[in-house]
Amino acid sequence: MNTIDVALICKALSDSNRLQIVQMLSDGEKCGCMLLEQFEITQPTLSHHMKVLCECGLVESRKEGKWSHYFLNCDTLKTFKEFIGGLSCCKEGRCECK
Amino acid sequence: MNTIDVALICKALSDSNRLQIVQMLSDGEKCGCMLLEQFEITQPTLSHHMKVLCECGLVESRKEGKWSHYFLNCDTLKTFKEFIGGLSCCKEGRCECK
DNA sequence: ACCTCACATAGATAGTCGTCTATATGATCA
DNA sequence: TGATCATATAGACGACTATCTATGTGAGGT
Repeated sequence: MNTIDVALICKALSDSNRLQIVQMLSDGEKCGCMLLEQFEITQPTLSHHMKVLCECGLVESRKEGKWSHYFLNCDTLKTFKEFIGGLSCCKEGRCECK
Repeated sequence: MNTIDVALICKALSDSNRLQIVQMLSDGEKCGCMLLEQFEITQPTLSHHMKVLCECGLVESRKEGKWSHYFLNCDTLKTFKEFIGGLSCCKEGRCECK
């Protein structure tokens, strides 16, 4: 995963609605209509947000009858977490943040 | 740190130039003129990016004569890393990504 | 005093983003 | 078949963003 991919994920998470969606998916798979209930946005707006989250690779969807179920992509999340986790605030070891 | 603060940091990292700057600062404090050399952008554009990074709390600056030195804020970085690290792709334990 | 260097600010511009309304698609059910 | 529900797509609009050129500021050096 290069810098551009990570920046794309960060852009997807830069909207607080989308960040909350990811937090909810972190608790387990959710269907679109359930997500919609939690936010004061219209259905097309949610659909747009889910598209952005899917396009950066962080979220995947699964169709089941009328419903779309969304869940986090393990591989992408893992790589992203490793990238962010690899940042440190000081060059040497002995750093609280690492 | 609430969702809005995290989203603000993600927005700051959503530009690949800024993400690369943070990566460079992860290797240690840098002055503005040294950062500028690494990118094909003008000085005012770099100044704008540094302002965005400082305003979200991820970067701090220190004046020394003519130079501005930039470095990562340990507390903010630590909290941000904890937030991202706390995301998981499946509800139960036994998850490779956690 | 003057010039130079590092950086910040102002203002402009083209492009992107989040949101909406309106409408289409596609599955389920009576 | 026709109605309903979940979701996607199209198009519009106001707000914001990344970038630039031009200019201001303030510290050092000659």
